[in-house]
Amino acid sequence: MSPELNNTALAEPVGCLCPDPRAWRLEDLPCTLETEDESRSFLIRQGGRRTVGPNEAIFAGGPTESRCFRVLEGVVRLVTFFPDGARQIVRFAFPGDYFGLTHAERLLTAEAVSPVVLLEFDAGKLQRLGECNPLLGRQLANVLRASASEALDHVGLLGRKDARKRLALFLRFLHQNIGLGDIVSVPMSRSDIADFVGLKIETVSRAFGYLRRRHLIDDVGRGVLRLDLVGLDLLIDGEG
Amino acid sequence: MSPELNNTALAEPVGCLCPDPRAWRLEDLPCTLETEDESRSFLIRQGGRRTVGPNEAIFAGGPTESRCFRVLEGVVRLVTFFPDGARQIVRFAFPGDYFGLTHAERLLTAEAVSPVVLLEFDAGKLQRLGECNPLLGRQLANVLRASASEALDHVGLLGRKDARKRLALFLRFLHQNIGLGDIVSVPMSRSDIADFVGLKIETVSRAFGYLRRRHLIDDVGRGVLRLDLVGLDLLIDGEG
DNA sequence: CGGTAGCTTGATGCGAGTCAACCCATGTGG
DNA sequence: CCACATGGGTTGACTCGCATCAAGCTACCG
Repeated sequence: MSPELNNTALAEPVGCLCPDPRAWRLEDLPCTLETEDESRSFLIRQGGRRTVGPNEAIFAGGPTESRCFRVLEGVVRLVTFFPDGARQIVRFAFPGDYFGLTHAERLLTAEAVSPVVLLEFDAGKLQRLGECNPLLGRQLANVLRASASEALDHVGLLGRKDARKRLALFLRFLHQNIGLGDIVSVPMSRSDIADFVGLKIETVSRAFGYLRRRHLIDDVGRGVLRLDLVGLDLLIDGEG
Repeated sequence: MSPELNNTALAEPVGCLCPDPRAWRLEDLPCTLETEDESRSFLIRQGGRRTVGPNEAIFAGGPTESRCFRVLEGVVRLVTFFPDGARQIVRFAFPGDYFGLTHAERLLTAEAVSPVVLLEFDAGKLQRLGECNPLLGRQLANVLRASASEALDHVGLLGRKDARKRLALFLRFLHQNIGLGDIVSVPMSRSDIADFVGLKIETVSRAFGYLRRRHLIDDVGRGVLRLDLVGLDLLIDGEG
């Protein structure tokens, strides 16, 4: 890939061990890298920090894409555009989430939903790093596992035929990621929600209306909701 | 498929480095384990080979589940049962595929679609093995990545609103996994297909009828189809 | 033979899609 | 300050496609 930088043993493919593995826990990785000059080379651009405005593209997707990211602030959407004109939002990435770790994700398009702050990595380097450092490798594997399980949840959501159940599940999902108590903010547009849950925006809007009427959700400020969590679960699990 | 490799250090749990890492390519793993008495301890039951009849459960799912499998013959379905009575088939596993590698998958129910031959592993041991052997770890990571990308494809399928497109996509998917030339066998029932693509069996049946009438598929033997691949792609990508 | 399970086909209803109008907040220029 | 344009959201009238209910069909097995 890019063999030009081999400042440390970490650039070696296999068999290397980092001097202090505990410094390489994946959660700490960005912070550690920021403060350590020697570690900067792991970031694709020096510093690696990057801010993106709403609806700006982070990458357009394609076989050449080799970057991956961690979200620090804001929300990112990963999108497929079908030849027939349809759009499918495959995943939302929230603060703390990684995206672009798999080749499949790098084929997608990544766009900022809200103002976003990211850390940018070279995917290949990160992978090689994970392979030579067992601890980091385990963390990376956990991230992979988490994203796989999230995709399964998404499948479960799309399997539901009822529009209101889908929206309820989506709100539960959102709450699980950025909820505080029974409050959750909804940073994405109806259009984004629709393309995530497999509905049209009018149907999403009507489903919102239904939930509001039933007081399963209540508006509190712009794009901020109070959820009746047990009520939503009841709706989701109910026969009707 | 009868390698006479002898590496003795393999039974050690953690911190081991195999003398010949190339002997541990994930693809070869089962074969190696079969023939080596010393390696048997990696399999949860001695031998690890297991056959399952159609519609029999392989595991029922739950937090205690710690086994994972590789399919040698046949097809396996991974299923979620929702409290409201609905059923969602999250994934089909074909010969060569692994399942149960992630905790999320181990929460599901695994059932044989057709007569199945499996290899059975202890998930924790396999994971630890991957962590201490870089080459095997990379293979495991690739399996994880593959299953993540397959889940994304599934999301893309379920995002489509048209029943015929969904079925066409499903057949393409099936062909990709067990197709030969333009021939593919369909081992699973309409009910399984329906719960995989998010439709009812009647709708699936009608969609089959439509594809047949258009000669995008043609019956050749029991549960065996000849596909018009370009025609199917045209249908999938078409506006209507 | 009858029995059953899986698949197909038909008639009907319902819910999501579609098309369209409207609201409302924001922004722009005169 | 207002007139106007714009984009996102909501709401209504209507259509269409999938779900539903129901009947028949075929194959396999007793």
